[in-house]
Amino acid sequence: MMAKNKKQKIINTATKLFATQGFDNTTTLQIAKESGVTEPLLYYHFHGKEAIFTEIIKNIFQEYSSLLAALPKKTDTEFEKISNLISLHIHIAENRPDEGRLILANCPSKLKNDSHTCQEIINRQQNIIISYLKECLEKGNASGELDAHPVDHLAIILLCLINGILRKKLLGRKEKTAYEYTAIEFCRRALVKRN
Amino acid sequence: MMAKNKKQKIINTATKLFATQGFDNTTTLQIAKESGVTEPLLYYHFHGKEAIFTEIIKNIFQEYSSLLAALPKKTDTEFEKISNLISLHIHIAENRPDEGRLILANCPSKLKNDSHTCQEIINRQQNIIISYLKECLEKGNASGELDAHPVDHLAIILLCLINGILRKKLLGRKEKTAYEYTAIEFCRRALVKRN
Amino acid sequence: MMAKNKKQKIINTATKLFATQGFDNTTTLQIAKESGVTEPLLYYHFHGKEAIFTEIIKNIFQEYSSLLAALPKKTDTEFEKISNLISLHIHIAENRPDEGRLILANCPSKLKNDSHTCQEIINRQQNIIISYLKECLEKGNASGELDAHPVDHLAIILLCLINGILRKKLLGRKEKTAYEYTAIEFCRRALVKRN
Amino acid sequence: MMAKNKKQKIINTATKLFATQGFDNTTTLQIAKESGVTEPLLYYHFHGKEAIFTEIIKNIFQEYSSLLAALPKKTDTEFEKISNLISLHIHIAENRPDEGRLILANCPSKLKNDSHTCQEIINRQQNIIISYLKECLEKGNASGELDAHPVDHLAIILLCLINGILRKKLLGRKEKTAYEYTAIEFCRRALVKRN
DNA sequence: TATGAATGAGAATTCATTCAT
DNA sequence: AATGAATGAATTCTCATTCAT
Repeated sequence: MMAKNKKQKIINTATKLFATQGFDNTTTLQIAKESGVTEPLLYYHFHGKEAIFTEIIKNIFQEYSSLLAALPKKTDTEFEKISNLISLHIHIAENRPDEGRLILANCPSKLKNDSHTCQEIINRQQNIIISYLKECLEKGNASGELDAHPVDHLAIILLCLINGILRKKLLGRKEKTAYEYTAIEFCRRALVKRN
Repeated sequence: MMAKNKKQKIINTATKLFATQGFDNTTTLQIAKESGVTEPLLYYHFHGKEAIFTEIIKNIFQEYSSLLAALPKKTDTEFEKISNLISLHIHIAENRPDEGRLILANCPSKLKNDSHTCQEIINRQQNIIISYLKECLEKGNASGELDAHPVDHLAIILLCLINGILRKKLLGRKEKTAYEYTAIEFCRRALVKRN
Repeated sequence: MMAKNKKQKIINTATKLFATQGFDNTTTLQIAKESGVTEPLLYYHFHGKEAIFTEIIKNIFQEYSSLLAALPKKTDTEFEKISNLISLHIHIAENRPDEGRLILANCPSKLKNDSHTCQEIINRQQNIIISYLKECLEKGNASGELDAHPVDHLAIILLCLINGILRKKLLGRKEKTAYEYTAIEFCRRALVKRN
Repeated sequence: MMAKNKKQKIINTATKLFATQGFDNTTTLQIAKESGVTEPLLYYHFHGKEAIFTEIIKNIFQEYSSLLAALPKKTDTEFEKISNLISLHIHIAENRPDEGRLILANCPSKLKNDSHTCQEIINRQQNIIISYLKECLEKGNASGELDAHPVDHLAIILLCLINGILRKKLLGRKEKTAYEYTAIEFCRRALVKRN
């Protein structure tokens, strides 16, 4: 039906606007107009402006979780898993820039409110990645593939690197250099055991 | 005099508020009240809310530039320079969190406007760091100390890592683990030539 | 049928809501939800929110008229008729509080509009009571039972007393004292001829 | 200054509008326009629409309290005090109709919220009158002037009568008959001891 | 009879900014 | 240098009502 259409249109429009202008700088009227609906319809489909934001965040992280879950469980080396994680994020930054920008642009200030869904979701997500990385590092260390110590520090550092690249790709203007390969080699040299 | 006092008070208050709540979420009334002055005085000292923001940004980068300029020009190794840069940023995150948060919280959305002072300043700054890093890497490569290729990609990657750490330290809740040393070692392993 | 059921449910719900929250403070959505129907059904059964209100008012006064008409025509004394009228109103206040409250809560402001049904109906009703009282007083005076002068003033005063008691019973919080008997004795002393 | 002027003008306008249309039916824009100011000024002087209402209620009851306090403490008879109370209320109804109507029109629905200032103030006031009346009746009974039993029931009944008259005078259309004298005589006959 | 979707009109409130002093 | 008073322009949100089915 039309209904589903319009609700989705609102979400898409709001995502783009929140991403480019920020939550506070985007008015409900603007969302409505650019969605081709009237303002009250926003309130028919959602509880309010905040609710639209929350719904978007939930969607983003649901999708993100699927992508994480779809990463290959079996790989020749543990480092390949790390490499896959980096590639995935670069892929996301390139293919779903709106979603990434939305998080970057809005979550800092939303985070001040501890109980905000945004906060909660982001924390959960970061923990998932940290766990993922720690497992790789530990297994790699155990098998003699890697020489990564201490594991928990390095997991954080890899997370920071990924986030930093994400941020640069998302906020930077028309990044032309493709440093993905270099980034992975950079990590490989730092982590893989020298013989 | 009182005047200087009050103007500075306004800037300090605004910095804290912009950092914690975001620019859009901070009202001129709030700035005035928490500064112990009235709103019209804001307009006596500054051209408007945006002008206060711009002034703060300028101050931040001026200070930041001084810190960069104060980094030792002569070091035993090139890697030491890189290590110094990382340390400096961690130091900034720990000692001037407000300023860092202000940038993180507001610049993404301010960046949509290309001509914004904020944008301009940030770009200039990032270029300075890129140059700094490239110079280190090139010299290190030339002297045989480092094995870093390609230089321009790696400069970006190091910048991303620094930014990622900064972001984590600024937005994370009471970070207890001190992974500074590990971060530097991580980079050293990745960059320094193996014999 | 279901239909009658639902229409009646709407009226009951609306009565309770208008009584407790006031007409303006009650939304059609609230009426619909608490009636277990959807808003458009309200518009199928009634012309609009005002029409629901008018219907309720009409019902209330129809019922009220029946009660008045059912008062005994033949009594030993004229004062007994007055006493019956007082008792009737106290009975109404105790047994049909919603209806009474609805009038008290909404009619004042509805009265600003002279042509409003509410106004019309209330006026008619008050005139009926005034007539009832005047007849009692006149007959009582004629027969020597009462000593009530001037009749038209006293009719108004008795009406005011009844209204006052009604209002107190309806708006007061859980009235415990039963002053009905005292109220009647009060009037008896004031009206019945002393021998 | 102008300031005091405008704030007072807002209160006066709001009083009239709340009295004639009810709180919910009066918009802030209407108050502003009829006060000759702009809407934001309402919010400069008051916390919001409710705050205007509360302020008005407070003023009304303060004034009302002064009038009550100004009633003669020394009178020839106790009944005279009761008579004075009735006269005072009729006087108020005739000279300050707006204030009275405001209470009648709005308090029923405001009363649903127990904690509302309105509720609190009205209760306090009714208690003052009840006490006043009980004291008169008790003293009169003791001195043999009155024959009023039971005192607490009669106090309530007198209060109801006063309220009923007030309501009639305030809501009725251009009451022409002056039944004040009859009302007092009515009470006198009911209360004063027959010899 | 019944409803999901949709809206025009307007409501309360906020805010950056200015004016008169 | 400083302020109390004031406002134009928005902003989020609500509500009675209607339409298509």
